[in-house]
Amino acid sequence: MRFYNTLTRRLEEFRPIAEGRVGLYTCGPTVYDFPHIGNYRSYLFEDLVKRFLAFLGLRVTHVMNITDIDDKTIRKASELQVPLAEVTRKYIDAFHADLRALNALPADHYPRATEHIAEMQALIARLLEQGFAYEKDGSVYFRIERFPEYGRLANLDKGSLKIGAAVDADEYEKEAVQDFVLWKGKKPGEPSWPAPFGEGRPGWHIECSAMSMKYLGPHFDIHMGGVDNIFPHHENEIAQSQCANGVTFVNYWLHCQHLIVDGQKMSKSLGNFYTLGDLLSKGYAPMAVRYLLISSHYRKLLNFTLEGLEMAGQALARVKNFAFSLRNVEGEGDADPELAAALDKALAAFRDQLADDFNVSGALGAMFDLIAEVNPRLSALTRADAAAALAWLERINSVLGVLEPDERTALDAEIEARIALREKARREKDYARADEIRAELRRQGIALIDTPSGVKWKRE
RNA sequence: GGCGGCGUAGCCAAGUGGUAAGGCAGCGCUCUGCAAAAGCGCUAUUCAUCGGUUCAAAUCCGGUCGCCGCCUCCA
Repeated sequence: MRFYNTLTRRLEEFRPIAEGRVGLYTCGPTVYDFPHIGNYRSYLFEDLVKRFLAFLGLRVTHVMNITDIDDKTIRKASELQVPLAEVTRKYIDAFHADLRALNALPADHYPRATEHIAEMQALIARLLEQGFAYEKDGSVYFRIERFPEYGRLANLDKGSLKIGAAVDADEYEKEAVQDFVLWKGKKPGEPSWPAPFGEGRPGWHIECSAMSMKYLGPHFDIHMGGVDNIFPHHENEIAQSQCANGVTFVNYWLHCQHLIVDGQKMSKSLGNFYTLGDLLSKGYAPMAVRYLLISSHYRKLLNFTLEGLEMAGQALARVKNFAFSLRNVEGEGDADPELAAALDKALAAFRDQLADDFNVSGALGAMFDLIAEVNPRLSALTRADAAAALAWLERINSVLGVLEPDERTALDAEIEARIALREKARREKDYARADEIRAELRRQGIALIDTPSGVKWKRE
């Protein structure tokens, strides 16, 4: 498989450092508020990459950090007059709940910044010892002059970095304006930790260097994040990590493009700012959100609209209907080798599309082609055929993650009873009564499908 | 000022040299008590635009128009 490496600005064949294994680090949330759907575009793309690596038989170790100490979390806690941990706990829980709703597979580790202060301090101490960092008025800064490769990831020339806006109240005494803070000296009213270089708290960038190193080692395979992370965050991570360890930090950098909403950058003032909760409360299904967010190419701007979300829901319904039809196949007999061959071919096409820089649109095309090929033959399929096709769909869905298991619950008996009543009404040609029962069930999210072999039902 | 991206049917979206995938929506028909689902058929001589290279271009090169991102906290 190959994909676009931000570092080299080229499509590259992926070769893991260790045969059959992948170390994956993805920048997680800063937990000061509910994440918005733009955040989830990135997280779901990361989930797709992870699922596809697993699909190819690779064993992935996935680390996603949680930034629970920074300017914004501190500000929020101070505004609400509650302890920092209370604020971060709330949004960490919300984040995990959203990820579950969106069917993202959990990471192996979710390290929190506040639980890795010692590791960050040790890293800063090493940078100080080697002269890559310096102390100034209780804070510690990284000296970018000491890292000639600085700017390579972002394709920026060190000398041409626009200066001025970067100077904020925190960072007044730096040797060079472009130098970035590793450790912020204590300020009144802010959480702080004692350190050899003075009491204070970590800067943002050092967190990811320290935690990725701890869980994945000094050199690992893939680092992901949103495009906004390229500069300065990831650039700074490279500088810190490579200067401290003297080895290449990451082999492949993968960045997900942002989404816009109704053609404009999402912002609260424009009223086009959505959290997952906003969409669910409007009645949209989380799987439709997932489908939409993963369905277009990750390096292209995605224009999110409610109309697009509805279309995604409809497209997904086509896949669900296919699965539904397969589950209701009742033909007896042997499996058709031609069908098996078609399934193999379609799966290979699906895989090839994803292996080419994660072309999800192309992969979906391969899936729908197969569905269109099998649908006309549904009535001629045997149970063995249907089982093969369902196994195929399950394999596809192990990557896409857009289908939920067909859940049958205790309510089933009641539903079956209602259906029996409707059947009785139909036999008596009391269609008004029959339609009334169907409409009632519909309101409960149960759709009825009359087929030659009886009534089938499903949840919508 | 520097770096970079995008413009394909009503909508979404693949395709980066060999003659326009796929999805949604729409229309007609089949099936059905009616629906739903499914099926069949129809729906871009054309890829912002102008010019060039080539036997061949949506794909390569150049110009023009339009839209957007980053260089600063941000997925």
